[in-house]
Amino acid sequence: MRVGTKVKDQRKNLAGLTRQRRLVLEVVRAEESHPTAAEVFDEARKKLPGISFATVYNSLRYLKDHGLLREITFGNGASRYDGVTDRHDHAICSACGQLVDFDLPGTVALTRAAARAAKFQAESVHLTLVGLCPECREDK
Amino acid sequence: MRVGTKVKDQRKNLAGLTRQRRLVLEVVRAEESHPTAAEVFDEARKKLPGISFATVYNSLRYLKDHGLLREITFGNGASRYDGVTDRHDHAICSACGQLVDFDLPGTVALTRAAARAAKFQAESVHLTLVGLCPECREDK
DNA sequence: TTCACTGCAAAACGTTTGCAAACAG
DNA sequence: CTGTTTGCAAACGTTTTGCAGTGAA
Repeated sequence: MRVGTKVKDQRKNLAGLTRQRRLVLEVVRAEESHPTAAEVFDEARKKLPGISFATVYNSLRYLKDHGLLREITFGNGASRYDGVTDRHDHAICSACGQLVDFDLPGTVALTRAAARAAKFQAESVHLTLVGLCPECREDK
Repeated sequence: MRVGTKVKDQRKNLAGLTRQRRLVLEVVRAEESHPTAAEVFDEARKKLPGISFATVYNSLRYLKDHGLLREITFGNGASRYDGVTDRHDHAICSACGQLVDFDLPGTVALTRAAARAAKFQAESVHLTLVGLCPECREDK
């Protein structure tokens, strides 16, 4: 992670954690699955009925920009949000759509190899596995 | 098709590959960059002015479903299409948005490692590198 | 004739934005 | 007071769908 002088001081920005933003963050962290914005909205409404869709989206963007959560995009469906911000990878079940986190060792070497192959200066690598989750595998 | 009494010198439709679908496929294959659906539409219109947006989308879906091209989704922007259907990876420039293909050796082992870590039965792995392309790297 | 495909428009979907009111510093 | 954030609705960009008409077999 690069921290330069042009980057705003994060502590100062953390002071901008309003009630709505804190709630959105709590909801994402509490959900075991990776909720979509709509699911976050539904859940947040239970605790703060007045919250609007726009505020949920704005909060998600704010939290993402400040590194407090991650946005996961796969396919053209709705983005999902992940309260775990450490580097990790995702697996998506092609049968039920379930999305799980997993950790793959050796990603530093992988990133370097990918950067060399692409002739890019690497910033990050995103690895997604598509397959059958354990439950759907049994159903077959 | 509404306009024009057209001559019937069309080649036979090979296995559902209609004129429009063939054109869409040609356009995707001819573009060096990975075009979005809108770009495919613009290009296709030059050769077949009557073609509609819906037909371009339907054709892209058909071609994708039949393995003749690949859809690349990253972030919430428009999907891009790739005429190369062999397994390969993608790199995206965080500065200019350019998308390039690259080949990473050892993806079979990588897939197996990822499947083991995720406890999934693997179908495919998608690896995307985000970084700076050679041109943008120099501009800095 | 039959049936899949096309073109058009409108709907659907996820997300962002304009704006006035409410709020925090 | 000044700047930020909220809630609402409306706009936006992308993709899909309903339907009537067309064309190929």
